[in-house]
Amino acid sequence: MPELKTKKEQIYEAAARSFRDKGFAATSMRDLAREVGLTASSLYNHIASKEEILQEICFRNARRYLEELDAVEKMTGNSIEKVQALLHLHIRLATEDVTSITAFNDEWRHLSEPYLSDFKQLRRDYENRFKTILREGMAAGELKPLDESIALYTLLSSIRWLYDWYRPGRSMRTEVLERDLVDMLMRGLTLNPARSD
Amino acid sequence: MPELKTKKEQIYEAAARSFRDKGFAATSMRDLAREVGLTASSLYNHIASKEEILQEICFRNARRYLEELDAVEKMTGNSIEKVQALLHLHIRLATEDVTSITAFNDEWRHLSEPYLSDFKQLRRDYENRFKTILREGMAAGELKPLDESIALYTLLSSIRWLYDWYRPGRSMRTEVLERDLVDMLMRGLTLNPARSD
DNA sequence: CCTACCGATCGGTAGG
DNA sequence: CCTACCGATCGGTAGG
Repeated sequence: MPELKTKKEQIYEAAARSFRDKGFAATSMRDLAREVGLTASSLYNHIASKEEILQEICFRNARRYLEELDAVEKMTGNSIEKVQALLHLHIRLATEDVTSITAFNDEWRHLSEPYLSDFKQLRRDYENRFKTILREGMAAGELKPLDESIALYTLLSSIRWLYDWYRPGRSMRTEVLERDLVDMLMRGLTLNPARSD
Repeated sequence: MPELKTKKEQIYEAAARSFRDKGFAATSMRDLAREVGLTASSLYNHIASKEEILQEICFRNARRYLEELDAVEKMTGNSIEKVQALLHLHIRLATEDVTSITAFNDEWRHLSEPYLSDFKQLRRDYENRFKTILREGMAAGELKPLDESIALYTLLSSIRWLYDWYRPGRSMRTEVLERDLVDMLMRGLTLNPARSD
């Protein structure tokens, strides 16, 4: 008799929303319990601690981003197409899944050791592999020769406004958003103006 | 017998650093007191409450950004030059002053009413006036016709990585950083590739 | 500027 | 899954 969403999943989702809206530290277990229809103490039949929720959200998403990066690395195509694919990935995850944002943005800071160091390592791996794609593109003359770090962090953070601005069903269509945003970023990166379609 | 920095200023600066590093909610008055060499209760001889510190930081910086925007609006020059000037302003404030970041990014969320609404109104004013500059540039054929909101938020958030990455005196020179970053962003925005120098 | 202390709330547990 | 409760810590105050 499986339910569509387990209570555990409901707790993770409510937590992710609250972490995004108020931050990890300002989210109390009592508020969280109320949102899923339990008392605070009953939460602990589903999860071990407040931080375990954060750990699960952070590492689940880290794995997800790394898997998608695997796929992009194996893609046939030049660096421009690979960078474009990664931008689409980030935009899609940011608009579709609140948990990804919590992991990628600020809340991972509240992990305790050794999880904090582990997460930072995964993040560094991701960044280095993304930078490699940028570097190869610059070497091949496909991308403008910029400082790799500046280019990478600017791309990644330029998408961050989506998480507190974009809400599904609002005025803007996701396809328009994705096209304009990727187009704008790719133009800043490529040697000659290139449309993304 | 005036000191170089009043205790009040020292408290604001330590608080801004802690708000940036750990967030408003995870910053305790006892930690903050230790950093400025006082007991927690002695802080209250200088400030009225924890939130008053946040209010002061947020509104001081809102005023500052709005004043600089005034100056840019009065500038002679086309829209491209005005947008460039605003990007330089944001980069400079992000790299020079930690308090500006706290205000502009997430921590203003922790303001209580009516301060929260007041702050959001100032922010909305700033964004609308920035959008007007973008709109005029697009109408004049100087900027690529994009959705104004996408363009604005992408520009503003693309700079956000500076606050947890950039530290003065690190490998990269501020001038190189500023040149590459503004160049990359302006290329994404202008009809024809334009160098910023 | 400090000591002593407040009520409230926190994450989490015992026991059923 | 709940009631009852814990020790710790929170922002802040009284009084000197």
